[in-house]
Amino acid sequence: MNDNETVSIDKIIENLIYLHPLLSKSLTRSIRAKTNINPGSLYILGMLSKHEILSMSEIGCKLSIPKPHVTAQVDKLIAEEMVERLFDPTDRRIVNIRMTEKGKEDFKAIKQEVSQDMRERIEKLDENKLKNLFDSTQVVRDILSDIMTDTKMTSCTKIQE
Amino acid sequence: MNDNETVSIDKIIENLIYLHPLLSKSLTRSIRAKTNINPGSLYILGMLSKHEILSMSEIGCKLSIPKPHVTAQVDKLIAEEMVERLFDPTDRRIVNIRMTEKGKEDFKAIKQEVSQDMRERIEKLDENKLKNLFDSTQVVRDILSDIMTDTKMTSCTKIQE
DNA sequence: ATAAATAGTTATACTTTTGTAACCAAATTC
DNA sequence: GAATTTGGTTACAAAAGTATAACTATTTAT
Repeated sequence: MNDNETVSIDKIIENLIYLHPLLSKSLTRSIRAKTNINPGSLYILGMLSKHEILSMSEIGCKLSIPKPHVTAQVDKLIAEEMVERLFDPTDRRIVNIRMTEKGKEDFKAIKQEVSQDMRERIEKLDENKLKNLFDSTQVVRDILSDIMTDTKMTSCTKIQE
Repeated sequence: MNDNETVSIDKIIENLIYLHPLLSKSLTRSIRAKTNINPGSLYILGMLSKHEILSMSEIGCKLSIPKPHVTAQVDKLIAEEMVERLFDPTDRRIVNIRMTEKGKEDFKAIKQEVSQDMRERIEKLDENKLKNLFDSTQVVRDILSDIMTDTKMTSCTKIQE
């Protein structure tokens, strides 16, 4: 690792630390204001919309949510009929979670609601910046998603320990 | 606004919603584990390291933190001697906040600590991805930072209302 | 000069999130 | 088949963040 790389990584970290509250506030704020589900539940839905089916542990791992909290969050989502439990026939301890059709619809509507303010701001960007932002969020998302989960190694148990 | 744009914006929003918990967890988790300051305070430091001097209101606006919470957070940072109050001679109601030298040093060390895990993961990326991630975080950061603050319009008061 | 607006603080109640320990049921290991 | 591990739940305590109202001090508007 040479100096050049070190500097880059530092800058990346700095960007991410700076970026986080920008997202955090604009998203969680309107989630609270406009929906009856809490931010944590929405993030679980986000994960499920990308991965289809996840076990309780996997959810906790991917989002680094403590296990008891996963149970609580998922219970709420089940109460809203947005997700459902699927018992795994090969291992009856495992509880798999999947979005229901209602969940998918609701999630779509919630995303729309929650992002209204941000959407209006993004809409004002010129085509160039828009394209740029799209590509960049894609890259950040994919790379971070890739490196921040441990599914390959110890199937997430390391994070939970 | 044509369909093409709409789709892009939707995708951008989706990426950001997906991205947020990834950052959130990996950052706030180690903040809690490794430092004695809370995440909110760290984000204030992040803002101050970029903008040098901010009034209480500006901090609240840029991070969408309710005013009373800004007071509380800044109080903690002052107790740690990481920031200082500067009274504005032109308007004695305004309290400007600036990082102290100690604050800058501490912040640097904290960033290092907090990002240790993420840093290790990022280091494993090949040069191409690293460059890509760097550029992309820069773009997302700049564009979002630009559109998510209202400094130009109503000097932030709109968000606070 | 008085009234209204603004910047910030104090107090308080509440929600969300985190952390820990104890526990059950099922699977695995020996 | 007894002991251990694993996936998940329950219960509880504590930290962090949010929301609101009431208040002081200062500035601006009329």
